[in-house]
Amino acid sequence: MEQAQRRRGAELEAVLLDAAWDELMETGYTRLTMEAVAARAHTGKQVLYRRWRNRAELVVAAMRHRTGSIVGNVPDTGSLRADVLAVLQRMADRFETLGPEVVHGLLAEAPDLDPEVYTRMAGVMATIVKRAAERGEIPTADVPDRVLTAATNLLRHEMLFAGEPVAPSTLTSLVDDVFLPLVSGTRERSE
Amino acid sequence: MEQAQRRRGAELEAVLLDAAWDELMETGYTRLTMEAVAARAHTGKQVLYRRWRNRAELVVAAMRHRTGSIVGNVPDTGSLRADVLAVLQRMADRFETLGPEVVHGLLAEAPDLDPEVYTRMAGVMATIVKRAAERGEIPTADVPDRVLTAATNLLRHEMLFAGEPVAPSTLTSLVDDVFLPLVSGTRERSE
DNA sequence: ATCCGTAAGAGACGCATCGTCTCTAAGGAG
DNA sequence: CTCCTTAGAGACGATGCGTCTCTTACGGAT
Repeated sequence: MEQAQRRRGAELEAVLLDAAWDELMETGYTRLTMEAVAARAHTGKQVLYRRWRNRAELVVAAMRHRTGSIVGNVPDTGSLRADVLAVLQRMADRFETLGPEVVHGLLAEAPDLDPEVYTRMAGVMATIVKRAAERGEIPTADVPDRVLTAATNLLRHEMLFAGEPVAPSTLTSLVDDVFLPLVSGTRERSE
Repeated sequence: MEQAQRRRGAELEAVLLDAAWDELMETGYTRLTMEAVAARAHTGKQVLYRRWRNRAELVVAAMRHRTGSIVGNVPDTGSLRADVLAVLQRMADRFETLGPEVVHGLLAEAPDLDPEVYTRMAGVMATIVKRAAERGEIPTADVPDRVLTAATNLLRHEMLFAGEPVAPSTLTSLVDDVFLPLVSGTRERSE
């Protein structure tokens, strides 16, 4: 017998998500088709459509299944600079495995899904800055959101537009030329 | 007679690009089809494919035809803050007429076309900063590229990710919380 | 242990659109 | 006036979507 037995529940779901992920890595996002994923998982399209309404949802689910929550633990190295660099490095690594094509595709077809991550990133940065202020590294933790998210947003922008993988110097430049000056400068917030 | 005479050359091209633009405004990017554009221009698809290889090229051409060069004249109001705000405002306006769906779609299907604009923006900002330094508004015009492009890149990021039209307060926040502190802070560039 | 309902596995279906190909005839170049 | 390019129109095969249908495995309820 070819097919020993039918898969069900969580077991089946894992197979489907793995198939989607493999297909994503091999063919990219735009050329990923539901039929190819179904075929790779040795099942029918209906099994996919029963769980996810479209390609975008399936792919997002596959990404989550593969790499887990994106904003897991907040780095805490004891140095503000190192903490921020660690966050940026993590973003860059993640982007590296996906590639620009996948991100562009997802942004176009599932624009409502990414903002979530993008918002939560502010929380991570807030924690890092708060710790740095408590250590006395910077004058205050009272930093505008705009500044908190500046480095991560600029990195995201860079990854979306630059055709090439992110250079290590980009990360240090973001921290040293933009982020640190902004949070460490003695700034009175004008009312 | 329905069709008085055949269009040719530049005349025909203009009709095609106008049709593409109208279609873009009405149905958006992803739902824009070559057949619809051809039909609207009262011609066949081959006429389109003879000039542009695909949807992305056609749409980009239509945008250029409609709105001309993107980085035209550099604002020169006499105030650094007002100059930068003017640049950001112009970006926001342009984005407003297109809408996020079009930009996302283009980014996904024609990722090589936008970097051009994105690079030239640095030149505009460099000019503005240079003038401000000559007026004595800021200590030096020797500002890293990273800083020069920070405001425009952050705005672009915002437009891509925020689901909503850009609030006026976003522009002022970018200038007052990020850009001006970066260029006006007395910074020694550490070697 | 048996029954039954849910859902897996498989594929056909209609639809939309792509990009190519074909055909006729218009109209500018010579 | 003739010829050659190409506009205008539509047919075509291929692809993939999302839905529907059908059979049958399996696991929970009795």
